[in-house]
Amino acid sequence: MASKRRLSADERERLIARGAVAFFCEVGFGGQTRELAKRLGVTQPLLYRYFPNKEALIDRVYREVYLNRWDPRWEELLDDDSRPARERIIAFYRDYAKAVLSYEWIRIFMFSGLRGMNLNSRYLTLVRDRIYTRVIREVRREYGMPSPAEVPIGELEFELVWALHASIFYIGIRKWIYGLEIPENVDEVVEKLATSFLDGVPAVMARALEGAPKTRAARPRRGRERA
Amino acid sequence: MASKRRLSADERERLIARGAVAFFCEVGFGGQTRELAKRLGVTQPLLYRYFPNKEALIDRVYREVYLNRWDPRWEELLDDDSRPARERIIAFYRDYAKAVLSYEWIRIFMFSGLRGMNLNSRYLTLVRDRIYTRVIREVRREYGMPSPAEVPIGELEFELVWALHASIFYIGIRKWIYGLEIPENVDEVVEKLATSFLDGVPAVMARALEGAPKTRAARPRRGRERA
DNA sequence: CCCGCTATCTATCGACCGATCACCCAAATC
DNA sequence: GATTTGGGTGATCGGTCGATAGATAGCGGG
Repeated sequence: MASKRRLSADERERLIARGAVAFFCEVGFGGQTRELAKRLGVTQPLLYRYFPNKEALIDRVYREVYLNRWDPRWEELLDDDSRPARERIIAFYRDYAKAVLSYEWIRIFMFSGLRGMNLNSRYLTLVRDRIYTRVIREVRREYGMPSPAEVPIGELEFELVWALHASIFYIGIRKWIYGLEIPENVDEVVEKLATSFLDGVPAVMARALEGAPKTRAARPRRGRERA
Repeated sequence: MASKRRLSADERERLIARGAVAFFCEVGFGGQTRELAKRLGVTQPLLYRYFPNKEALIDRVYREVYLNRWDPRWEELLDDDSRPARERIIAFYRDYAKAVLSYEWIRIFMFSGLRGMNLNSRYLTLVRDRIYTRVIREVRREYGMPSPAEVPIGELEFELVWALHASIFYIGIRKWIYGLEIPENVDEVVEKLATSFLDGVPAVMARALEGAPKTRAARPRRGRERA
């Protein structure tokens, strides 16, 4: 009644994969194949025609959700010297927030983390290397501080960018995991958060830079610089 | 070998409850009672002498973790007029971070959220009503803005405090869910985040207050005030 | 030292769940 | 319209898991 009975192999596989994403990100990877099949309007053994076992199906869900999430234009955007750094950073975070604050992404990300996958850490290492470094570079430049080439990025600076990242991502957690209400206009909030970051952070960064140009590999300690 | 064979009912129950917390916060609530029993060094049916079923065991875990997490002194601390507001807020967040950034809390909180419990929203509503309101009140006073009695707290103000909360809580998520490295000295980072909040936020808050004293129940819109 | 209480164990049930296999039938081909 | 191909189903197996019941054994009171 709902859909054609016989589909081409490709079509059916895509349908199953799409359904699996929706299903597992709702109930978690403990969800049963029979229940998934029911939602898809097919019988459970059919899943095993397209995927050798449940784990393969889950892998496919990961692939489906993790790939195609990264937008290579983000890096270009942050590198685009024709626009003011401030504007670029805000534009990036607005875009990033839009990509990341979705039911599927937030929940799959959490589920995979809790399951002990290292997908999260791999993804976030990418974010740190490709995004955070650029954001910090631009903030430094904007405020006349030394470039990362001159003074390597310190732990505290990464923490400050982490904090911005967190405050955006947590909006999604509040909504899609805790089930809380969030502001209607998320765009506006994200912009305000980025603005607040750009306004407030340089002071802290400057303080850190003047006293302690420490790299990630801890430098030898010789007494405490003033806080 | 490991422990006495026969324990008193109370003792055994506490042992099971403690073990259940450790177990379920590691593997999630899908964990098997047999595995839990094995870790406790007892047989699986023994669990059912102390808890009628698995769900009751899980409920107990929730109770064990959620209760005793709230420190009533937090409110007193934030209300204590004898200390400068700035100092109080920083002291509170350092304390709060210490209470909240634990393996058990972070993971149980996430698991319960993903499971669709409303424990999270109930807990966080408490946090908002008891903590956020006080923080905002103090920030307002510190910077000579009208009190919440005069001008009700706006959505944006809550969002800013949410952001600070998020950036602290996310440190725990990074460590205990994603398995990432975090700074050795979390205390220091939390202090810097709170400081950065106190330095950067008032400007945004003031801007919001001057233009729009909106309550949580949306006020009628009549054109846009300047951003 | 023996008895009774009960904490704990062994054995097992019934439902569930992932996976398999033999079979069916819709659609493409000639 | 007969044949072939392969998408789809029904039935079922073996293992897992929550839960139960009866047997066992450690501890306290007399």
